[in-house]
Amino acid sequence: MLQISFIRANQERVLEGLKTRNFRDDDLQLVQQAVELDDQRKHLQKEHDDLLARANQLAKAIGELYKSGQRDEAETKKAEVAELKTKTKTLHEQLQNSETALVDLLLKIPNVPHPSVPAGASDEDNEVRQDWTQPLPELDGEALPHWDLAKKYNLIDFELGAKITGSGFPLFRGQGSRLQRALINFFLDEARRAGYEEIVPPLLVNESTARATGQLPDKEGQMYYVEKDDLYLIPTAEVPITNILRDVILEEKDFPIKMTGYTPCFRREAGAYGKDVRGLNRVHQFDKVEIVQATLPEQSYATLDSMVAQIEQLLQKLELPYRILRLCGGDLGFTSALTFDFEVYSAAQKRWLEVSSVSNFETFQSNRLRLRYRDENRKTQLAHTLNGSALALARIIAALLENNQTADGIRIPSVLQPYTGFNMIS
RNA sequence: GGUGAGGUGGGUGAGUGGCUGAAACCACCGGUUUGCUAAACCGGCGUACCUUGAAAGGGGUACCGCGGGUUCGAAUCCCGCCCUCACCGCCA
Repeated sequence: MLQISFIRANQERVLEGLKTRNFRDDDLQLVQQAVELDDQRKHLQKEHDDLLARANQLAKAIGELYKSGQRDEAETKKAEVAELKTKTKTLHEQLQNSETALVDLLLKIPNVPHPSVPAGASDEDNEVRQDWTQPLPELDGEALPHWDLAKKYNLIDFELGAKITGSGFPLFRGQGSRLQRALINFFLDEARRAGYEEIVPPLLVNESTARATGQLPDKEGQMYYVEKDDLYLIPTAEVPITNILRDVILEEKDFPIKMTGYTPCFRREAGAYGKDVRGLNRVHQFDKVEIVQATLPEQSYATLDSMVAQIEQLLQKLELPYRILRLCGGDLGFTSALTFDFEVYSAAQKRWLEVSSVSNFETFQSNRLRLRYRDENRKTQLAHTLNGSALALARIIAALLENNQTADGIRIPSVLQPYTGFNMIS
């Protein structure tokens, strides 16, 4: 959520941002409406506070009058307070309605894209940076997609997952399980070496938490919900880890905050269909190591670059063909100012699979989190937050299996071998 | 799941109807003193919103877990909820 004060001061920029995101003309009026609602809110607040101030004065006076025995005088003033109170009550309701209306409106206004975000309507318009310099791997006719490889080597059992839970809940076994565990440990170790504190967070979160990182109300339908206890299963470790910083005021010297965590991620993926959902391409439960940072505003873009570099390194070490996309306005997430997606090439499927997304949210997230710091004048300012996957496992496994298949089995990248304890799946 | 105790500022903790946005102490920041450090002493030290001001600053409102209520007036009384701790039950 953008701050209304920011919108007031930067109306043109916000409008430009909406255009970059292909908002329609009638949506552009949101900005004007927000300012008007805020005017109304301020006006009501002034009126409301003035009445309360008067009532407070009277209450004090009544106390004095009682002490000095002037009962009649006190009774007169009591009547006056009662009148004020009625008015205040009405105003209070109006004020609350006005505040709610303003927040509802602000929730519809997305983050302002960074100037480098290309205009564009859909993922077709993303700016692609091809980082894999060698020719993309070509597999011969025998090459199998990962779901067939998983069956051939008994690594993943989709049917058993479906039996136990339902489709989209794969069951890993044997060398498949060990590969999974190896990747998690490898990613966590790399993050730790890069200076991130490792966190093991809760996997279910309450409503306040889901709200603070923006899963509610935007993505309510995407989360599994435990009605009995009013808890949500996390769709990403970003949610609990970022909420560590909710309602926190930091000092400048505390930055940067760097945290990482491995968690399973649960997503309902309502509406997904077709070839996208085959095998590990799109599942309801997958594992991911997430990296989260909070920085001073002036450092956040340098930090974003460093996060991109770190993720890039992971893919290089895994020897996977990858490319980096700068998301265009139409594809950019609602809360992000700038996002880079990482995709790895799946040789058997002959398509790119998204394995990471790194974003700078600037103050959009910290505003809802109320994550602040004291600047040199001791004034509180919103910090910037960033996060990224480093990395999402399911699709990495898909790509590893497919790209590294040989007649003798599936080759394990050397960097992973100390973690797996084997160099070949056979 | 049951019973009991409790939730006050960064921390400890006082406060049972007006003099309390909140004592005291600790921590922290600034200063005095001082070979250095320490000690001592003095001062400062919450957040959000509204308003005024060029700014520094001034004025107002709200906040003592959250939400309601009683009252002229609530941290303090009442109701509901949440959370923490202890014990019992169950249990990896």
